[in-house]
Amino acid sequence: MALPSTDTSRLDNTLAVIRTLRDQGPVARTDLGKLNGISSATVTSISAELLQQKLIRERPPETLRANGRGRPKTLIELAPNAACVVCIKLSINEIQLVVGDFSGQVRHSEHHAVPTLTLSADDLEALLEEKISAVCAQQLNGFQRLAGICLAVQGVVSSQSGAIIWSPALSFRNAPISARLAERFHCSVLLENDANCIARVLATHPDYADCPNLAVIMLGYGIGMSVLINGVPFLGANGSAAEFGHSKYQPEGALCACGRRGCIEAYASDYALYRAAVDHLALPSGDSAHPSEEQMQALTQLALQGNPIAKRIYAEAGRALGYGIANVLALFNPDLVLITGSGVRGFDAMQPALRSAIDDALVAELMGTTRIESCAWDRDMTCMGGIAMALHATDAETLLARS
Amino acid sequence: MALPSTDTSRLDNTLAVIRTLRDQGPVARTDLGKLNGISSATVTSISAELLQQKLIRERPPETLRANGRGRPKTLIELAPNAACVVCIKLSINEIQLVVGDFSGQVRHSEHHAVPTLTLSADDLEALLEEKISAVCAQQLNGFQRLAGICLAVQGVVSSQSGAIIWSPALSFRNAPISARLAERFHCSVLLENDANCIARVLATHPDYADCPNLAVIMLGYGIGMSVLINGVPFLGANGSAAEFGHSKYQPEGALCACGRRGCIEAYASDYALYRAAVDHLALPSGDSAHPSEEQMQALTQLALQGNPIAKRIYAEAGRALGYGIANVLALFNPDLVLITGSGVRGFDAMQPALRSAIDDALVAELMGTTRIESCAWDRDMTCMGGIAMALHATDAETLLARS
DNA sequence: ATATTTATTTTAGCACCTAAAGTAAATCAG
DNA sequence: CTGATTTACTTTAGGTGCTAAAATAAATAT
Repeated sequence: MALPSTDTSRLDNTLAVIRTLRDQGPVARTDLGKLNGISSATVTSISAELLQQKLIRERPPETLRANGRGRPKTLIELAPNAACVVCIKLSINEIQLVVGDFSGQVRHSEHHAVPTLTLSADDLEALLEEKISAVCAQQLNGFQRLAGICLAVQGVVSSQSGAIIWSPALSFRNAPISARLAERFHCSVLLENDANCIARVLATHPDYADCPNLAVIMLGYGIGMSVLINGVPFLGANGSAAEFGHSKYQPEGALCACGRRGCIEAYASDYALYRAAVDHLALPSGDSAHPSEEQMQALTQLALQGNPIAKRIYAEAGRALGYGIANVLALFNPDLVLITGSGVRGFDAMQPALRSAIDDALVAELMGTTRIESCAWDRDMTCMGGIAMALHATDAETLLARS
Repeated sequence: MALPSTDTSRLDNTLAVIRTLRDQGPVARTDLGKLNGISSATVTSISAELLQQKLIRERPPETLRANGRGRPKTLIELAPNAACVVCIKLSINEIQLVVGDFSGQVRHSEHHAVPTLTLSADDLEALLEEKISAVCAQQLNGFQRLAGICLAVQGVVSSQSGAIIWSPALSFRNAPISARLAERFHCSVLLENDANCIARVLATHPDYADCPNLAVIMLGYGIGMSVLINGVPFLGANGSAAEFGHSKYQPEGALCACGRRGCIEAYASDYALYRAAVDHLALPSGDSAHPSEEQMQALTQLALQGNPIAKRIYAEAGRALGYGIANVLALFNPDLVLITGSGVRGFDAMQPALRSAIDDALVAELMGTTRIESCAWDRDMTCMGGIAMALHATDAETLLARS
């Protein structure tokens, strides 16, 4: 007689079980209960349903045992092939495709050089369709369903509307890409800022587990940021929150790629560092608008070896970054600011000026207990985060699809 | 046999009913159901409980009716005397005490001149105890219980730990005031930043109802801000988030009251405006460290009448404010930035420079659809917000106390 | 072989909620 | 004035979902 659609506790508990299994690997029913604050009777009931839906499976009992007395635990794990997701990272002149399974493991990864800046919105859509189709045809045998796609894009995106508002990798704007891919592949499509994907990965790292309020700054060709508030990415009203790279260091200051002056990015990004150095220092040759990793490493080396011009450039970048971070501390008061991205290669050269700029800018009360650290850069992190986010976003759907 | 403390739906629904009644005044049971997405059967059950606990009462049926056919609605309303809360606003050299009833109405308000900067932490506590006791003795007859106290303080406070970290009104720091008052008055004590109280009031105003992401900037002797994210104040890790006044306009810039240089407050606060003017313009005499309302109005008048020196001072303040707001837009991307506080008196004089500074600082994509508006200042708003927040925080307790 | 220990399942029962049926209290229509 | 209609509220019946406790399962320890 009653269909109380208001009570979401069963769904919540089921999702909690799935996510615990994804984060922790195989876990016994009693432990699932303890970890999620539910009774083992409920876990039995939930796992019976999931087993029947073939979303989980029981581990065969371990032959060699060393667990003391009592009935041994029966470990439960996610069925990896129950579903899969694809993450596409869209960067300047390159796209990366990664396939992840239901348990969160990466099953395939590929890179393609693509002249992204010359593409129209239709070109991009056609390209993505082609690449996703190809990867599906090759990789999806055995998988029961493509649950979702995550597009990780540098720049301003609207997750809500599924449109790329503005990206340095693209010459067009306001492209509603999600809906069209969703229609083509009959699955949900998540559009995410690349920094949010990386923050997601870092936030689950044990070193940073005690930092629910985390700001991750990505240094590279441009400068991006993701702010996690209680562990979830802060998006703002239109998805353009946390645009640290275009917050201000100096009114009327250096020219930024965005067209305005004085942005942090105009001092501390790769193109800004290279621009300040190119006329004064001997660096490997290449496209001066998009400095290569080799050129940037050479510049960093000069600074670390004591070249006064290079040192001055990195000190100014560190100072700009420091003042920018001071604003982040005053406005967001996070537990931790993590600096990463390919540009961390120059972090040591910037650090002294960065720290003294923060001290100049803020009184101790506003610094609070916030730590400021750097963290090694791994170019695969973006897609790992995208896979995790796509799975998280589609778990409820996957559950429904099997019921 | 079972005591499932996990299911909070009854409590949630009961609180939703109480809050709807507080926000909307008398409402009928059917409408409570529709407004909160629950069935009228559930509302009947909840209201029967609340009636028995004497937290609500039925309105006597209206004699003159004009509602068309059908059984007339029986309106339910909160019992105003079921509980009361006290809000104390602590500003420089003044405290205000306000008593609010369970329905959210203000029942009493008083101001006291107090040399706050000369007080020790113990003095402050003794003073608050005395004033609250006095107001309780006078005003609390008829009320069934003092449900809570809200302390609205300018500066950095930690709601979590109940300590005033740092306030321009006080000369001491890190004072754990909440716990001691809670013990003395046997009720919960909420410590809030004054800007958060004001933002709470503005957010419920119908003009701003469609702005779940709202930044409220308070101009006055100092400069504060509150950022609401999905309607709730953003506090950060230690409660020192949204310190807009000490975000940076210009490295090595003007000296701020905090001791550092280049803060927005050092350009656009009352003391900064007065400081820039005092040697060049004839203004009413008074304490130059704490300019009076009269002095500030005279200065604003000069700027609006076209005095070139005053105009230049307000233009520079507007420019600093504009660059600061540009950072707020880039980092928070709110739906609306509202500028208020006693300092809005000078908003018209600052506005042209403010708007052109924002245009200089940000590309259109980052401005997004954010509106920037000012809003009239009412010195009683802080305590209205404090009353609302204290009631909200104590509803669950009040419910328990009567069960 | 039996006791003990721990894991999982089954059972019994409670606290919710909702839809539908029942009751109450008006207005409208002749 | 009386019955039909309309709307508000209450009661009833039944379902979901959880938990504690009891029962069962499967080991180790003695």
